[in-house]
Amino acid sequence: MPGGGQKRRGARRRRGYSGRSIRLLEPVLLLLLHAGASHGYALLDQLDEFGLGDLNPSVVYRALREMDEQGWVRSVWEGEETQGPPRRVYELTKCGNEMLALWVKDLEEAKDQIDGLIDTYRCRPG
Amino acid sequence: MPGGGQKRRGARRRRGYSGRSIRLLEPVLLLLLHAGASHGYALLDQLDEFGLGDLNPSVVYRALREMDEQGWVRSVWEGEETQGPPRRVYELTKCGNEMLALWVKDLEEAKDQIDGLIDTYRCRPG
DNA sequence: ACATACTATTGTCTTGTTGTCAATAGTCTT
DNA sequence: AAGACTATTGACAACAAGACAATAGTATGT
Repeated sequence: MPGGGQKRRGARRRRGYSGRSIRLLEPVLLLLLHAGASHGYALLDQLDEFGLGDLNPSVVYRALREMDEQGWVRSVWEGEETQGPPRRVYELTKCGNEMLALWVKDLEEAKDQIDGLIDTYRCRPG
Repeated sequence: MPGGGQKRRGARRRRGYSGRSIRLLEPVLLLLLHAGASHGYALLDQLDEFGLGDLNPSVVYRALREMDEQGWVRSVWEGEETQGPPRRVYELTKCGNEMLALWVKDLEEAKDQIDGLIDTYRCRPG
């Protein structure tokens, strides 16, 4: 083997998930809330604009609750003016805002990664 | 709710995984093999160039075996000239080539999606 | 007033992907 | 012959994601 020895031993990644995959749901939710507080059912519809249409509601609600637990968003039960059951309104926190910035940075890296791959492919396709 | 009614009912996605996440391992492996036949251990090192360094070997080997089962690659045991145990050499199939093309198309869409997100963010950051 | 439809959220179960770790095994160096 | 490096495979556990059902409030039509 030409140059560069192996050292892979002991890389130590976070458990369970995601060696290199790019989730979009969370950043998109943060982004939508970045534009103003909103509730799950409305967000559900807006996801469509970012190519995240037909996503199961429970997935979105769960993500919101988890983001709440993480402290990226804060939620309050909306008062009266609803036609239907009470809604939980989410609002971005300072921490969530910082998280969004980090995520955008991460997505830019991911984009570069994808670009690299595509470029390499374009050199000798088919 | 202004415009657009709900119709989410009955979207029917593939089971188990990945509503919208972007895996890079498989396309990168296909791309590397697209440049010429190779074996797992060598590919493992080349992954680094695409930002997929420190990935557990078994993950890569498993991906290769699965791609073999899918028919995207074909493998043969390499003859003599190895310093170490015999190596399984993978080669891209026609089907794998088509798969790669599809994947590149998919990645381009994903890139656009990311671009959209980043653009929206850039309009009103911080 | 009651049934139905729509709005809205939560909980649970199953499945499959992913990472870790251990086992196997061949060759080269000392 | 021991140890280091090359190379691949197998089994297991954790966990995340999707499907689906349950709950529940309001509005509308009859």
